[in-house]
Amino acid sequence: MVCAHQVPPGLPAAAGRACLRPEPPRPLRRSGFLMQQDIFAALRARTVDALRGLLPELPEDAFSRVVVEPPRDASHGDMATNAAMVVAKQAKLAPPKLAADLAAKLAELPEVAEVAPAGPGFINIRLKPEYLRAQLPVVLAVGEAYGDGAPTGRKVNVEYVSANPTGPMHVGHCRGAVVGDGLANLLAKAGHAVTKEYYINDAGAQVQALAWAAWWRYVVVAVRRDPAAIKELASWLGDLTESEAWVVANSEPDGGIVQLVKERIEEHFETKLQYGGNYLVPVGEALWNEFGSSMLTPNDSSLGTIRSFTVAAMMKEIRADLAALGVTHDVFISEAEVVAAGKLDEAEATLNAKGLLYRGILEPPKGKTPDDWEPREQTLFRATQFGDDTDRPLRKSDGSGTYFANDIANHLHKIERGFDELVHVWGADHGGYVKRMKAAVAALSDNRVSLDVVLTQIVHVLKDGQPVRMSKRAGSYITLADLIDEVGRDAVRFTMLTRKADAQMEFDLTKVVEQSRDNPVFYVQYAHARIRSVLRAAGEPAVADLAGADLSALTDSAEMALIRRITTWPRVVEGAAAAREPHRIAFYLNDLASDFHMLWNRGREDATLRFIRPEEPVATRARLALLAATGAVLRSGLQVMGVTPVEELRDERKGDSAEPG
RNA sequence: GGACCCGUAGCUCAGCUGGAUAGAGCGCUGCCCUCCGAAGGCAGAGGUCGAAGGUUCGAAUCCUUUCGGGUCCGCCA
Repeated sequence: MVCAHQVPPGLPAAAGRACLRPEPPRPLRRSGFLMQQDIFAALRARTVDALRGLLPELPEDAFSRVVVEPPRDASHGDMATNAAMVVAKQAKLAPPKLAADLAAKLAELPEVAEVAPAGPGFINIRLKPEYLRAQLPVVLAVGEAYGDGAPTGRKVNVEYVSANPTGPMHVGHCRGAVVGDGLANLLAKAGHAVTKEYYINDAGAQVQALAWAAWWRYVVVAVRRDPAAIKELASWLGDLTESEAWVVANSEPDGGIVQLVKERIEEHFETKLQYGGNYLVPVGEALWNEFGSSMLTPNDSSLGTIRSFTVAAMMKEIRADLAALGVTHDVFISEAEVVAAGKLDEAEATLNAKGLLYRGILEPPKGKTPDDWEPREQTLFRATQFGDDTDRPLRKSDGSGTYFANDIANHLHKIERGFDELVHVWGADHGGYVKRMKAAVAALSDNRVSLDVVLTQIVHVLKDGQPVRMSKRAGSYITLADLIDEVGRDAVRFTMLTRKADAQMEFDLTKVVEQSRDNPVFYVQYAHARIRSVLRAAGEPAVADLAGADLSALTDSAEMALIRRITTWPRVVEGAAAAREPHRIAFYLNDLASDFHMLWNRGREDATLRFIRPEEPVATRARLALLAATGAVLRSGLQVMGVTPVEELRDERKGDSAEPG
């Protein structure tokens, strides 16, 4: 599931190993250094060890705030730590004094070249270049598995998309799909056992309305295919006015009776027939082919059949759309089945046993009172005990379950399946729903299971800087399939992850296919293509061979900068996963690509820095090792994002030169 | 009335859960192709981090207040 991309042809087969769930990173020794994936974590451990030696009387938790990170300003060195500052108070020492002592200790470490206390108690660390270079074989050894966290043993359920099965997916769903899939991949890479889940809302009134709409499409087909259908429909219509009777009596196929049926359905719902889109036309056909004229007089049972038939048809389309996006869920959960399995009753009994349910009347919402407000007694859940603003209804006044109640059932089901963490990706319009759901999960699991909700903001689709209207009524409705057709799957996925989820974003159909620096999709792909180009030109050296290369020729500042960037990948993964922010991966890849392009251009200015120099085989081999490692990290990140790394860029700008401007 | 999210360069956005002189792209100015992909790169200019208080060694980041923008607020999901 995390292996959405293919191993590019031409890469050694060994690179494909990343698609297996990697083994926990095992320290190995090479070049005299202990090899670990995250050198920042390694140095942090060293730092805390040193602190313990200096301050044996301090409790272990005194060190919890110690951070070893890349300094903002590269001139300060390779790493910086706040260690002296964060423990100084508890140690009753002045930070600069402690920093000086700690610095002396750190200077003895084999990895470290130079240590300098600075400012209010920072310690800047300069690593030995050979230690940094020694990370390249680590990367080459594990390939795209570089950055994988050690297995955490945590079972995490990520639920996303969950579009109502009432029509094809549109761009609004797309962001949630991409963010959810990227987040799930990210959490898996960080070491969690992830289940990707889709919750099918197939139990509500909207689905019922969908069934009626599908039935109407079926009627249209029936009248055309079977002359006797009109008579049977007339009996379903019941009491007819004189003019209606005339319409029925004189109805031709496609004639007025179809409209009469529509009006009657709309009366039934006191609204317009929903889901008027053409996508239900094939469903009407299929219903006719499947059931013939037997559905002409709908009742609860036959309508139930139509409903599940229609939902199945919609889900088939949705799954096809998701597949086109490269999104695959492990589990599809049906709301109706969860309820049918008794989870709603079970959840209610559980909450009741905890004394968290009562009969009561809610206050009307202030400021904006609905016209038809009346106080009504309902079954309420004490959400306020878990941080919500008000208690929440579980049952409607007619006794049936609210959506919230069904969702509680769904979450109980998840908890029973043994998940430790639940993660949802919702549209921001569901933001008001987060607190009550957290409250419910806390109540049902006695605070054992956490619920995190990532909200995604609206996407404004633009073309050439002009907004594209997405009104169903106007018919210019952009489906997900249209979007993928227009700009391609990789562009959709990457672009959707170049913004924090909870920030509105503009998606310009023109820009995301533009091949230039300001299109990060292209920029990162370009870096990968260039790397592959060099490796092809160098005759595809084996990764295992490069891993054994003498790297001492890598001395240029641009080469070292690229190595440093590579070494931060594990902590980027860890941080992004902890924050539930997959967009950080996109930004990291952009930075990594930038470091690479910079190095590339150094070779243009200074021929001695070119990657392939036949007269210097040792330096060439070292540089190819650096490139192979960079490529592996690029692929590692693209894999999380679900974007295919390309071998080469095709020139798709054909015709551009013919156009003026 | 209340809840949640967002205010950072002219524009679009990052800012690694409290660190040092706040960053990137676009746009603007000036440079770099005898070359493994110039579809790139370098340099310059551009900021009271919406505002005001507070917490502490230290705040764009945390707290309070306030001003703008968005989303939502009992029987829709």
